[in-house]
Amino acid sequence: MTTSVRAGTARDLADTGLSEPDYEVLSTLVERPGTTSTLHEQAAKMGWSRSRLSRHSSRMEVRGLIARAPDPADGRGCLLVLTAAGREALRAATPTHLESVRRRFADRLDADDLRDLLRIADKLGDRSEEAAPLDG
Amino acid sequence: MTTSVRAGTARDLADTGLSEPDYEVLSTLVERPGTTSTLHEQAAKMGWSRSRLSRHSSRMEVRGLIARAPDPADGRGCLLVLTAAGREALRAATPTHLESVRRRFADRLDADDLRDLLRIADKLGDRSEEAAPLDG
DNA sequence: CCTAGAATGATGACATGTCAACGACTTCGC
DNA sequence: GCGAAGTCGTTGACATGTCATCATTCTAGG
Repeated sequence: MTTSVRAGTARDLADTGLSEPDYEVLSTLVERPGTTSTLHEQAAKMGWSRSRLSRHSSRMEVRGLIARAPDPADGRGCLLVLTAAGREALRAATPTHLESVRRRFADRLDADDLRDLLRIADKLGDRSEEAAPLDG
Repeated sequence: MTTSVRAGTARDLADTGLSEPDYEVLSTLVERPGTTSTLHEQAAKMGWSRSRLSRHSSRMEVRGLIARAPDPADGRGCLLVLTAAGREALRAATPTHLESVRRRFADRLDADDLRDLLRIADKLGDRSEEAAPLDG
């Protein structure tokens, strides 16, 4: 079930030239001051391992979506910086992606469905926030 | 949510020496007459691509869990055969795995939860059968 | 100041999966 | 029969992710 929805949104995203991991990185990074973050902070924010983000950053760096810079505050660290190309790619992909998620997920479920889904996810020990605006 | 449950069952399975793909292959193959199947039939039965099954079969063959044999009925094809080691690995892993799935999934949900989950999965366009004995 | 220990990011070795070829073989229509 | 077309399993080239390990660098305690 997850798989079916994810496959669709991933396909839609791919049409804009980004993978889901790409989108996650870009959309998280763009919210940072200076669209910049140390790798470990970014990883923590995303719930990724440093290793995973390091590897994915390398792939995105090759494609020019982000850049690495030495961290002036910590000689061990590095800063991930959103490039103009990365910002542009995100700008181009965002509406498409939101629309894709809406069409493939949100529009298919009513309030009861969402409530049930959150309840079940909770029972299964899910720890993701899922931005649930229903509690309010 | 899927992720959280899967990670747990995968970890439990790993303790028995099998990955989830391993288990899928073995448990499907053991149900075949002669615990044998052509690769493409097995792939179709599992909903995998031939490429994926071919690759995973190679990994499992190295570990002695299955073997390949030429298909006497089709010179292009090959037969996947469960080995004694594969059968033994499956035998050892099965109770653990069923218990793991029960503990991490089935036991946490009541009949209403399952009904809701199936309803939602259906709305999201899920095509998996999920062996739903609730309709009966 | 100086060292022991912790943290950072990179990387080797793998596991898993996709996609687009490809060679080998079968089958279908004639 | 025979050639075109399809199918079978494999594979190269990648993308993604894990885990353990490593060289650097930082930091805390003496």
